[in-house]
Amino acid sequence: MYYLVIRWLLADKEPDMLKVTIKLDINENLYLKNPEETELGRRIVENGILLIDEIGFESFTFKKLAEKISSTEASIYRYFENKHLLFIYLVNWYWEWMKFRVGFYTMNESGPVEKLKAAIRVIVDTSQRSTSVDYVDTEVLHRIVVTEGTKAYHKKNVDEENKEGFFLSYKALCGKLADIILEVKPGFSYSRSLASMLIETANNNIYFARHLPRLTDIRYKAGFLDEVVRMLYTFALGCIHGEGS
Amino acid sequence: MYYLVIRWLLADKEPDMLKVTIKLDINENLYLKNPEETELGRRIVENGILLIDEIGFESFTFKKLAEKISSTEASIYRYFENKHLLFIYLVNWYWEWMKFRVGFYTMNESGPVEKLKAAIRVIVDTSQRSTSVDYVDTEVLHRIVVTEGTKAYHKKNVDEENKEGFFLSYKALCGKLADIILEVKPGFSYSRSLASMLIETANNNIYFARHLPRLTDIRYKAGFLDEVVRMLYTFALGCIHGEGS
DNA sequence: TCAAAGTTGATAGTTTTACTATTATACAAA
DNA sequence: TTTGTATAATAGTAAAACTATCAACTTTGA
Repeated sequence: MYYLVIRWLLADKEPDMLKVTIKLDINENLYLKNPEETELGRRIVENGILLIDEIGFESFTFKKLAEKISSTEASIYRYFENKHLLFIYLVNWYWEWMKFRVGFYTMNESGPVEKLKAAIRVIVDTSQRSTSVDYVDTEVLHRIVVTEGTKAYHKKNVDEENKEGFFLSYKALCGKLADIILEVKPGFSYSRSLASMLIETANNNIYFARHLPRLTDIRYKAGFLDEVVRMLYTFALGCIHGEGS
Repeated sequence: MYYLVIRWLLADKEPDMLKVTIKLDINENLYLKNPEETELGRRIVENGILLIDEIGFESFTFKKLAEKISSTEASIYRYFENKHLLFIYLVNWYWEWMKFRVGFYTMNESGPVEKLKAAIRVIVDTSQRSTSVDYVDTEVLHRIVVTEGTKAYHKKNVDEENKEGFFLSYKALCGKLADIILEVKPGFSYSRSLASMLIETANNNIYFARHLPRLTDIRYKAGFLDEVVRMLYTFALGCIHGEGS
Protein backbone atom coordinates (compact mmCIF):
# COMPACT_ATOMS: atom_id res chain seq x y z
CA MET A 1 0.00 0.00 0.00
CA TYR A 2 2.80 2.40 0.84
CA TYR A 3 5.92 2.49 -1.25
CA LEU A 4 8.54 4.90 -2.39
CA VAL A 5 9.91 5.52 -5.81
CA ILE A 6 13.18 7.33 -5.72
CA ARG A 7 14.85 9.00 -8.61
CA TRP A 8 18.26 10.57 -8.29
CA LEU A 9 19.06 13.47 -10.53
CA LEU A 10 22.50 14.95 -10.50
CA ALA A 11 22.12 18.67 -10.82
CA ASP A 12 25.01 19.68 -13.05
CA LYS A 13 25.12 23.23 -11.72
CA GLU A 14 25.72 22.17 -8.13
CA PRO A 15 27.54 18.88 -8.25
CA ASP A 16 27.53 18.29 -4.50
CA MET A 17 23.81 18.75 -4.26
CA LEU A 18 21.51 15.92 -5.16
CA LYS A 19 18.08 16.61 -6.46
CA VAL A 20 15.72 13.93 -5.29
CA THR A 21 12.28 13.27 -6.65
CA ILE A 22 10.33 11.30 -4.11
CA LYS A 23 7.03 9.89 -5.15
CA LEU A 24 5.03 8.82 -2.15
CA ASP A 25 1.90 6.81 -2.19
CA ILE A 26 -0.31 8.29 0.44
CA ASN A 27 -3.63 6.91 1.67
CA GLU A 28 -6.14 7.40 -1.12
CA ASN A 29 -8.94 8.30 1.23
CA LEU A 30 -7.16 11.53 2.03
CA TYR A 31 -7.86 13.11 -1.32
CA LEU A 32 -10.61 13.16 -3.92
CA LYS A 33 -8.12 13.38 -6.76
CA ASN A 34 -4.44 12.59 -6.48
CA PRO A 35 -2.62 15.95 -6.31
CA GLU A 36 0.66 14.38 -7.39
CA GLU A 37 -0.65 13.62 -10.84
CA THR A 38 -1.48 17.10 -12.07
CA GLU A 39 0.18 20.46 -12.28
CA LEU A 40 -2.63 22.10 -10.32
CA GLY A 41 -2.53 19.38 -7.67
CA ARG A 42 1.18 19.91 -7.13
CA ARG A 43 0.70 23.65 -6.90
CA ILE A 44 -1.99 23.11 -4.27
CA VAL A 45 0.39 21.00 -2.18
CA GLU A 46 3.40 23.23 -2.72
CA ASN A 47 1.63 26.48 -1.95
CA GLY A 48 -0.58 24.94 0.71
CA ILE A 49 2.58 24.24 2.70
CA LEU A 50 3.89 27.76 2.15
CA LEU A 51 0.60 29.43 3.03
CA ILE A 52 0.03 27.43 6.22
CA ASP A 53 3.56 28.33 7.25
CA GLU A 54 2.89 32.00 6.54
CA ILE A 55 -0.45 32.53 8.23
CA GLY A 56 -1.00 29.41 10.37
CA PHE A 57 -3.49 26.60 9.93
CA GLU A 58 -6.41 28.35 11.66
CA SER A 59 -6.27 31.35 9.33
CA PHE A 60 -5.61 29.22 6.29
CA THR A 61 -8.55 28.92 3.87
CA PHE A 62 -9.02 27.42 0.44
CA LYS A 63 -10.06 30.82 -0.80
CA LYS A 64 -6.73 32.38 0.18
CA LEU A 65 -4.85 29.43 -1.29
CA ALA A 66 -6.84 29.78 -4.52
CA GLU A 67 -5.79 33.41 -4.79
CA LYS A 68 -2.14 32.50 -4.14
CA ILE A 69 -2.11 30.01 -6.99
CA SER A 70 -4.43 32.05 -9.24
CA SER A 71 -7.07 29.38 -9.25
CA THR A 72 -10.47 29.04 -7.60
CA GLU A 73 -11.85 27.64 -4.38
CA ALA A 74 -13.97 25.15 -6.31
CA SER A 75 -10.93 23.76 -8.09
CA ILE A 76 -9.15 23.04 -4.83
CA TYR A 77 -12.25 21.34 -3.47
CA ARG A 78 -11.94 18.90 -6.37
CA TYR A 79 -8.69 17.66 -4.82
CA PHE A 80 -9.38 17.82 -1.09
CA GLU A 81 -12.68 17.57 0.77
CA ASN A 82 -11.62 20.23 3.25
CA LYS A 83 -8.59 21.92 4.73
CA HIS A 84 -8.25 19.36 7.51
CA LEU A 85 -7.78 16.54 5.05
CA LEU A 86 -5.29 18.59 3.09
CA PHE A 87 -3.41 19.09 6.35
CA ILE A 88 -3.43 15.39 7.20
CA TYR A 89 -2.24 14.71 3.67
CA LEU A 90 0.72 17.02 4.22
CA VAL A 91 1.55 15.52 7.59
CA ASN A 92 1.42 12.05 6.03
CA TRP A 93 3.76 13.22 3.33
CA TYR A 94 6.13 14.30 6.09
CA TRP A 95 5.88 10.98 7.94
CA GLU A 96 6.47 8.96 4.79
CA TRP A 97 9.43 11.11 3.93
CA MET A 98 10.84 10.71 7.47
CA LYS A 99 10.39 6.97 7.26
CA PHE A 100 12.39 6.93 4.07
CA ARG A 101 15.12 9.09 5.57
CA VAL A 102 15.39 7.00 8.71
CA GLY A 103 15.85 3.89 6.56
CA PHE A 104 18.32 5.63 4.29
CA TYR A 105 20.54 7.13 6.96
CA THR A 106 20.60 4.15 9.32
CA MET A 107 21.29 1.65 6.54
CA ASN A 108 25.06 1.94 6.66
CA GLU A 109 25.53 2.32 10.39
CA SER A 110 27.43 -0.49 12.02
CA GLY A 111 25.93 -1.21 15.45
CA PRO A 112 22.42 -0.76 16.82
CA VAL A 113 23.36 2.18 19.03
CA GLU A 114 24.87 3.95 16.05
CA LYS A 115 21.68 3.25 14.12
CA LEU A 116 19.56 4.73 16.89
CA LYS A 117 21.76 7.80 17.00
CA ALA A 118 21.50 8.24 13.25
CA ALA A 119 17.71 7.94 13.48
CA ILE A 120 17.62 10.62 16.15
CA ARG A 121 19.69 12.94 13.96
CA VAL A 122 17.25 12.38 11.11
CA ILE A 123 14.21 13.14 13.25
CA VAL A 124 15.65 16.36 14.61
CA ASP A 125 17.43 17.81 11.65
CA THR A 126 15.63 17.85 8.33
CA SER A 127 18.20 19.94 6.53
CA GLN A 128 20.92 17.27 6.54
CA ARG A 129 22.76 16.80 3.26
CA SER A 130 20.72 19.60 1.68
CA THR A 131 18.52 17.30 -0.32
CA SER A 132 15.70 19.10 -2.02
CA VAL A 133 12.49 17.42 -2.98
CA ASP A 134 11.02 18.88 -6.14
CA TYR A 135 7.75 20.66 -5.42
CA VAL A 136 7.74 20.17 -1.63
CA ASP A 137 9.82 22.51 0.51
CA THR A 138 10.75 20.04 3.24
CA GLU A 139 12.22 22.69 5.53
CA VAL A 140 8.94 24.56 5.58
CA LEU A 141 6.93 21.35 5.86
CA HIS A 142 9.05 20.38 8.85
CA ARG A 143 8.33 23.74 10.43
CA ILE A 144 4.57 23.37 10.10
CA VAL A 145 4.71 19.83 11.48
CA VAL A 146 6.72 21.08 14.46
CA THR A 147 4.33 23.98 14.99
CA GLU A 148 0.95 22.38 14.41
CA GLY A 149 1.48 18.75 13.47
CA THR A 150 -0.20 17.32 16.56
CA LYS A 151 -3.51 18.81 15.43
CA ALA A 152 -3.60 16.09 12.79
CA TYR A 153 -4.43 13.44 15.38
CA HIS A 154 -5.53 15.33 18.50
CA LYS A 155 -9.24 15.73 17.94
CA LYS A 156 -12.62 14.31 18.74
CA ASN A 157 -12.99 12.19 15.63
CA VAL A 158 -9.58 10.40 15.73
CA ASP A 159 -11.18 7.01 15.88
CA GLU A 160 -13.03 7.44 12.61
CA GLU A 161 -10.00 8.85 10.87
CA ASN A 162 -7.83 6.14 12.34
CA LYS A 163 -10.17 3.51 10.88
CA GLU A 164 -9.68 5.11 7.48
CA GLY A 165 -5.95 4.59 7.91
CA PHE A 166 -4.99 8.25 8.11
CA PHE A 167 -2.25 7.59 10.67
CA LEU A 168 -0.68 4.46 9.24
CA SER A 169 2.42 6.36 8.19
CA TYR A 170 2.99 7.70 11.67
CA LYS A 171 2.58 4.22 13.11
CA ALA A 172 4.99 2.83 10.54
CA LEU A 173 7.58 5.50 11.31
CA CYS A 174 7.15 4.83 14.99
CA GLY A 175 7.42 1.07 14.40
CA LYS A 176 10.63 1.56 12.48
CA LEU A 177 12.16 3.50 15.34
CA ALA A 178 10.87 0.95 17.84
CA ASP A 179 12.58 -1.82 15.91
CA ILE A 180 15.90 -0.01 16.11
CA ILE A 181 15.35 0.44 19.85
CA LEU A 182 14.69 -3.28 20.20
CA GLU A 183 17.95 -3.98 18.40
CA VAL A 184 19.72 -1.95 21.04
CA LYS A 185 17.98 -3.76 23.87
CA PRO A 186 16.02 -6.86 22.89
CA GLY A 187 12.99 -7.38 25.10
CA PHE A 188 12.74 -3.71 26.12
CA SER A 189 9.17 -3.17 27.35
CA TYR A 190 8.59 0.35 26.10
CA SER A 191 9.97 0.46 22.58
CA ARG A 192 6.90 2.04 20.98
CA SER A 193 6.33 4.56 23.73
CA LEU A 194 9.98 5.52 23.61
CA ALA A 195 9.81 5.86 19.84
CA SER A 196 6.78 8.14 19.88
CA MET A 197 8.28 10.03 22.80
CA LEU A 198 11.49 10.72 20.89
CA ILE A 199 9.61 12.03 17.87
CA GLU A 200 7.29 14.21 19.93
CA THR A 201 10.06 15.41 22.23
CA ALA A 202 12.24 16.35 19.29
CA ASN A 203 9.49 18.48 17.80
CA ASN A 204 8.44 19.96 21.12
CA ASN A 205 11.92 21.05 22.11
CA ILE A 206 12.54 22.66 18.75
CA TYR A 207 9.24 24.50 19.15
CA PHE A 208 9.79 25.41 22.79
CA ALA A 209 13.31 26.68 22.14
CA ARG A 210 11.87 29.18 19.68
CA HIS A 211 8.63 30.13 21.35
CA LEU A 212 8.40 28.97 24.97
CA PRO A 213 12.00 28.79 26.16
CA ARG A 214 11.14 28.15 29.79
CA LEU A 215 9.79 24.73 28.84
CA THR A 216 13.17 23.52 27.62
CA ASP A 217 16.86 23.70 28.40
CA ILE A 218 17.73 24.14 24.75
CA ARG A 219 18.67 27.69 23.89
CA TYR A 220 17.65 28.93 20.48
CA LYS A 221 20.83 29.91 18.68
CA ALA A 222 22.97 28.72 15.80
CA GLY A 223 23.47 24.99 16.02
CA PHE A 224 20.75 24.47 18.61
CA LEU A 225 19.54 21.38 16.77
CA ASP A 226 22.80 19.64 17.63
CA GLU A 227 22.03 20.31 21.26
CA VAL A 228 18.58 18.74 20.81
CA VAL A 229 20.24 15.72 19.23
CA ARG A 230 22.66 15.38 22.13
CA MET A 231 19.85 15.63 24.64
CA LEU A 232 17.86 12.95 22.87
CA TYR A 233 20.90 10.64 22.83
CA THR A 234 21.00 11.00 26.62
CA PHE A 235 17.27 10.48 27.02
CA ALA A 236 17.01 7.53 24.65
CA LEU A 237 19.96 5.63 26.04
CA GLY A 238 19.01 6.51 29.60
CA CYS A 239 15.47 5.19 29.15
CA ILE A 240 16.69 2.03 27.47
CA HIS A 241 19.29 1.20 30.08
CA GLY A 242 17.27 2.49 32.99
CA GLU A 243 14.79 -0.36 32.84
CA GLY A 244 15.10 -2.74 35.75
CA SER A 245 16.77 -0.27 38.06
CA MET B 1 0.02 37.20 40.63
CA TYR B 2 -0.97 33.58 40.93
CA TYR B 3 -2.21 32.17 44.18
CA LEU B 4 -4.55 29.56 45.48
CA VAL B 5 -7.20 29.78 48.10
CA ILE B 6 -8.20 26.41 49.40
CA ARG B 7 -11.23 25.63 51.44
CA TRP B 8 -11.85 22.16 52.79
CA LEU B 9 -15.39 21.11 53.34
CA LEU B 10 -16.13 17.82 54.95
CA ALA B 11 -19.10 16.35 53.20
CA ASP B 12 -21.06 14.72 55.99
CA LYS B 13 -22.71 12.23 53.69
CA GLU B 14 -19.47 10.73 52.46
CA PRO B 15 -16.97 11.13 55.24
CA ASP B 16 -14.01 9.77 53.27
CA MET B 17 -14.58 12.16 50.43
CA LEU B 18 -13.33 15.68 50.70
CA LYS B 19 -15.06 18.42 48.88
CA VAL B 20 -12.56 21.00 47.82
CA THR B 21 -13.32 24.47 46.64
CA ILE B 22 -10.35 25.76 44.77
CA LYS B 23 -10.26 29.35 43.80
CA LEU B 24 -7.61 30.00 41.23
CA ASP B 25 -6.40 33.32 40.07
CA ILE B 26 -5.94 33.02 36.39
CA ASN B 27 -4.38 35.59 34.06
CA GLU B 28 -6.83 38.47 33.78
CA ASN B 29 -6.15 39.00 30.11
CA LEU B 30 -7.84 35.71 29.36
CA TYR B 31 -11.32 36.96 30.11
CA LEU B 32 -13.33 40.15 29.76
CA LYS B 33 -15.19 39.49 32.98
CA ASN B 34 -14.13 37.05 35.66
CA PRO B 35 -16.32 33.96 35.26
CA GLU B 36 -15.65 32.82 38.82
CA GLU B 37 -17.52 35.74 40.26
CA THR B 38 -20.97 35.17 38.84
CA GLU B 39 -23.42 32.35 38.52
CA LEU B 40 -23.54 32.70 34.74
CA GLY B 41 -19.76 32.77 34.53
CA ARG B 42 -19.44 29.55 36.46
CA ARG B 43 -22.07 27.90 34.29
CA ILE B 44 -20.14 28.95 31.21
CA VAL B 45 -16.96 27.32 32.56
CA GLU B 46 -18.71 24.22 33.88
CA ASN B 47 -20.71 23.53 30.74
CA GLY B 48 -17.98 24.71 28.42
CA ILE B 49 -15.85 21.85 29.72
CA LEU B 50 -18.68 19.36 29.31
CA LEU B 51 -19.59 20.53 25.82
CA ILE B 52 -16.01 20.50 24.51
CA ASP B 53 -15.68 16.98 25.87
CA GLU B 54 -18.90 15.94 24.14
CA ILE B 55 -18.42 17.37 20.68
CA GLY B 56 -14.74 18.35 20.49
CA PHE B 57 -13.20 21.80 20.35
CA GLU B 58 -13.54 22.29 16.59
CA SER B 59 -17.30 21.73 16.67
CA PHE B 60 -17.74 23.72 19.84
CA THR B 61 -19.38 27.14 19.40
CA PHE B 62 -20.66 29.80 21.76
CA LYS B 63 -24.07 29.39 20.19
CA LYS B 64 -24.27 25.74 21.18
CA LEU B 65 -22.96 26.51 24.65
CA ALA B 66 -25.56 29.26 25.02
CA GLU B 67 -28.31 26.79 24.21
CA LYS B 68 -26.92 24.28 26.69
CA ILE B 69 -27.02 26.80 29.53
CA SER B 70 -30.21 28.52 28.32
CA SER B 71 -28.47 31.80 27.78
CA THR B 72 -27.39 33.72 24.71
CA GLU B 73 -24.31 33.98 22.55
CA ALA B 74 -23.98 37.66 23.36
CA SER B 75 -23.93 36.96 27.09
CA ILE B 76 -21.04 34.51 26.73
CA TYR B 77 -19.14 37.04 24.66
CA ARG B 78 -19.24 39.34 27.66
CA TYR B 79 -17.04 36.85 29.51
CA PHE B 80 -14.70 35.59 26.80
CA GLU B 81 -13.55 37.28 23.61
CA ASN B 82 -13.75 34.03 21.66
CA LYS B 83 -13.71 30.29 22.08
CA HIS B 84 -9.93 30.06 21.86
CA LEU B 85 -9.50 32.26 24.89
CA LEU B 86 -12.12 30.28 26.79
CA PHE B 87 -10.13 27.17 25.93
CA ILE B 88 -6.84 28.67 27.11
CA TYR B 89 -8.63 29.75 30.27
CA LEU B 90 -9.70 26.16 30.89
CA VAL B 91 -6.25 24.77 30.20
CA ASN B 92 -4.79 27.34 32.58
CA TRP B 93 -7.26 26.26 35.20
CA TYR B 94 -5.97 22.72 34.69
CA TRP B 95 -2.33 23.74 34.96
CA GLU B 96 -2.93 25.76 38.11
CA TRP B 97 -4.80 22.87 39.63
CA MET B 98 -1.99 20.45 38.71
CA LYS B 99 0.57 22.78 40.23
CA PHE B 100 -1.39 22.78 43.45
CA ARG B 101 -1.72 19.00 43.43
CA VAL B 102 1.97 18.45 42.74
CA GLY B 103 2.82 20.66 45.70
CA PHE B 104 0.25 19.01 47.91
CA TYR B 105 1.15 15.41 47.19
CA THR B 106 4.91 15.81 47.21
CA MET B 107 4.93 17.83 50.41
CA ASN B 108 5.14 14.90 52.78
CA GLU B 109 7.40 12.65 50.74
CA SER B 110 10.74 11.94 52.37
CA GLY B 111 13.44 11.82 49.67
CA PRO B 112 13.75 13.56 46.34
CA VAL B 113 13.17 10.38 44.34
CA GLU B 114 9.98 9.72 46.26
CA LYS B 115 8.91 13.29 45.57
CA LEU B 116 9.52 12.83 41.85
CA LYS B 117 7.53 9.62 41.86
CA ALA B 118 4.65 11.29 43.68
CA ALA B 119 4.69 14.11 41.12
CA ILE B 120 4.53 11.61 38.29
CA ARG B 121 1.54 9.91 39.91
CA VAL B 122 -0.20 13.27 40.16
CA ILE B 123 0.42 14.13 36.51
CA VAL B 124 -0.88 10.83 35.24
CA ASP B 125 -3.78 10.14 37.49
CA THR B 126 -6.22 12.93 38.18
CA SER B 127 -8.73 10.79 40.00
CA GLN B 128 -6.54 10.17 43.06
CA ARG B 129 -8.28 10.52 46.39
CA SER B 130 -11.55 11.28 44.67
CA THR B 131 -11.39 14.98 45.33
CA SER B 132 -14.10 16.91 43.58
CA VAL B 133 -13.83 20.54 42.77
CA ASP B 134 -17.15 22.33 42.96
CA TYR B 135 -18.27 23.51 39.54
CA VAL B 136 -15.36 22.07 37.54
CA ASP B 137 -15.44 18.40 36.65
CA THR B 138 -11.72 17.71 36.83
CA GLU B 139 -11.98 14.26 35.27
CA VAL B 140 -13.59 15.70 32.19
CA LEU B 141 -11.22 18.67 32.14
CA HIS B 142 -8.30 16.26 32.28
CA ARG B 143 -9.75 14.37 29.34
CA ILE B 144 -10.03 17.46 27.17
CA VAL B 145 -6.50 18.53 28.09
CA VAL B 146 -5.22 15.06 27.14
CA THR B 147 -7.20 15.10 23.91
CA GLU B 148 -6.70 18.65 22.69
CA GLY B 149 -4.63 20.52 25.24
CA THR B 150 -1.66 21.07 22.97
CA LYS B 151 -3.78 23.25 20.72
CA ALA B 152 -3.60 25.89 23.43
CA TYR B 153 0.01 26.67 22.57
CA HIS B 154 0.65 25.11 19.16
CA LYS B 155 -0.34 27.85 16.79
CA LYS B 156 0.94 30.70 14.69
CA ASN B 157 0.37 33.46 17.22
CA VAL B 158 2.03 31.81 20.26
CA ASP B 159 4.47 34.62 20.64
CA GLU B 160 1.79 37.26 21.09
CA GLU B 161 -0.15 35.11 23.51
CA ASN B 162 3.01 34.23 25.36
CA LYS B 163 3.74 37.94 25.81
CA GLU B 164 0.32 38.30 27.40
CA GLY B 165 1.33 35.64 29.90
CA PHE B 166 -1.15 33.01 28.79
CA PHE B 167 1.29 30.18 29.45
CA LEU B 168 2.76 31.25 32.76
CA SER B 169 0.93 28.50 34.60
CA TYR B 170 2.35 25.82 32.35
CA LYS B 171 5.82 27.23 32.82
CA ALA B 172 5.32 27.34 36.57
CA LEU B 173 4.13 23.73 36.66
CA CYS B 174 7.07 22.73 34.54
CA GLY B 175 9.42 24.71 36.74
CA LYS B 176 8.07 22.99 39.84
CA LEU B 177 8.70 19.58 38.32
CA ALA B 178 12.15 20.68 37.13
CA ASP B 179 13.04 21.72 40.69
CA ILE B 180 12.14 18.27 41.98
CA ILE B 181 14.29 16.75 39.23
CA LEU B 182 17.18 18.97 40.27
CA GLU B 183 16.78 17.76 43.86
CA VAL B 184 17.23 14.23 42.58
CA LYS B 185 20.30 15.16 40.59
CA PRO B 186 21.75 18.61 41.23
CA GLY B 187 23.34 20.06 38.13
CA PHE B 188 21.33 17.93 35.72
CA SER B 189 21.45 19.68 32.34
CA TYR B 190 17.97 18.91 31.09
CA SER B 191 15.64 19.44 34.03
CA ARG B 192 13.14 21.61 32.16
CA SER B 193 13.09 19.50 29.02
CA LEU B 194 12.63 16.39 31.12
CA ALA B 195 9.81 18.06 33.03
CA SER B 196 7.90 19.10 29.93
CA MET B 197 8.63 15.71 28.38
CA LEU B 198 7.13 13.89 31.35
CA ILE B 199 3.95 15.97 31.23
CA GLU B 200 3.56 15.63 27.48
CA THR B 201 4.47 11.96 27.48
CA ALA B 202 1.97 11.20 30.23
CA ASN B 203 -0.83 12.82 28.25
CA ASN B 204 0.26 11.31 24.95
CA ASN B 205 0.42 7.77 26.23
CA ILE B 206 -2.99 8.02 27.87
CA TYR B 207 -4.34 9.32 24.59
CA PHE B 208 -2.49 6.81 22.42
CA ALA B 209 -3.56 3.88 24.60
CA ARG B 210 -7.17 4.77 23.90
CA HIS B 211 -7.03 5.92 20.34
CA LEU B 212 -3.76 5.02 18.60
CA PRO B 213 -2.49 1.95 20.43
CA ARG B 214 0.35 1.24 18.02
CA LEU B 215 2.08 4.41 19.22
CA THR B 216 2.45 3.11 22.77
CA ASP B 217 3.17 -0.07 24.72
CA ILE B 218 0.44 0.74 27.22
CA ARG B 219 -2.65 -1.36 26.72
CA TYR B 220 -5.94 0.31 27.47
CA LYS B 221 -7.59 -1.68 30.21
CA ALA B 222 -8.48 -1.34 33.87
CA GLY B 223 -5.56 0.09 35.78
CA PHE B 224 -3.67 1.17 32.68
CA LEU B 225 -2.76 4.45 34.33
CA ASP B 226 -0.61 2.55 36.82
CA GLU B 227 1.27 1.13 33.89
CA VAL B 228 1.82 4.65 32.54
CA VAL B 229 3.10 5.70 35.95
CA ARG B 230 5.53 2.78 36.06
CA MET B 231 6.81 3.57 32.59
CA LEU B 232 7.39 7.20 33.49
CA TYR B 233 9.33 6.17 36.61
CA THR B 234 11.62 4.18 34.32
CA PHE B 235 11.95 6.99 31.82
CA ALA B 236 12.47 9.75 34.37
CA LEU B 237 15.07 7.93 36.42
CA GLY B 238 16.73 6.57 33.29
CA CYS B 239 17.08 10.03 31.78
CA ILE B 240 18.38 11.51 35.00
CA HIS B 241 20.99 8.85 35.64
CA GLY B 242 21.83 8.33 31.98
CA GLU B 243 23.60 11.67 31.68
CA GLY B 244 27.33 11.37 31.22
CA SER B 245 27.25 7.82 29.90
C1' DT C 1 -10.10 14.15 -37.48
C1' DC C 2 -14.02 14.18 -34.78
C1' DA C 3 -16.38 13.16 -30.63
C1' DA C 4 -16.31 12.08 -25.99
C1' DA C 5 -14.36 12.67 -21.63
C1' DG C 6 -12.05 15.07 -18.40
C1' DT C 7 -10.06 19.39 -16.31
C1' DT C 8 -10.24 23.97 -14.92
C1' DG C 9 -12.11 28.71 -14.35
C1' DA C 10 -15.83 31.72 -13.57
C1' DT C 11 -19.78 32.69 -11.23
C1' DA C 12 -23.33 32.33 -7.98
C1' DG C 13 -25.48 30.69 -4.17
C1' DT C 14 -26.31 28.38 0.84
C1' DT C 15 -25.43 27.48 5.50
C1' DT C 16 -22.82 28.10 9.51
C1' DT C 17 -19.55 30.51 12.31
C1' DA C 18 -17.90 34.32 14.59
C1' DC C 19 -18.76 38.10 15.88
C1' DT C 20 -21.14 43.33 17.05
C1' DA C 21 -24.83 46.43 18.29
C1' DT C 22 -29.16 47.81 20.34
C1' DT C 23 -32.75 47.70 23.38
C1' DA C 24 -35.58 46.08 27.20
C1' DT C 25 -35.99 44.14 31.61
C1' DA C 26 -34.85 42.79 36.15
C1' DC C 27 -32.52 43.41 40.20
C1' DA C 28 -29.34 45.61 43.63
C1' DA C 29 -27.03 49.46 45.60
C1' DA C 30 -26.89 54.46 46.86
C1' DT D 1 -36.15 57.12 43.81
C1' DT D 2 -32.31 57.03 41.03
C1' DT D 3 -28.52 54.84 39.20
C1' DG D 4 -25.94 51.22 37.76
C1' DT D 5 -25.13 46.53 36.45
C1' DA D 6 -26.27 42.04 34.45
C1' DT D 7 -28.60 39.51 31.33
C1' DA D 8 -31.90 38.23 27.66
C1' DA D 9 -33.79 39.01 23.26
C1' DT D 10 -33.27 40.36 18.85
C1' DA D 11 -31.13 41.72 14.72
C1' DG D 12 -27.58 42.14 11.76
C1' DT D 13 -22.74 41.67 9.30
C1' DA D 14 -18.62 39.54 7.34
C1' DA D 15 -16.23 35.72 6.54
C1' DA D 16 -15.69 30.69 6.25
C1' DA D 17 -16.97 26.46 4.46
C1' DC D 18 -18.87 24.55 1.39
C1' DT D 19 -22.10 23.11 -3.30
C1' DA D 20 -23.82 23.65 -7.98
C1' DT D 21 -23.76 25.01 -12.71
C1' DC D 22 -21.84 26.00 -16.98
C1' DA D 23 -18.57 27.34 -20.45
C1' DA D 24 -13.84 26.93 -22.32
C1' DC D 25 -10.13 24.25 -23.16
C1' DT D 26 -7.26 20.05 -23.47
C1' DT D 27 -6.53 15.43 -23.86
C1' DT D 28 -7.67 10.82 -25.33
C1' DG D 29 -8.88 7.38 -28.44
C1' DA D 30 -11.47 5.33 -32.25
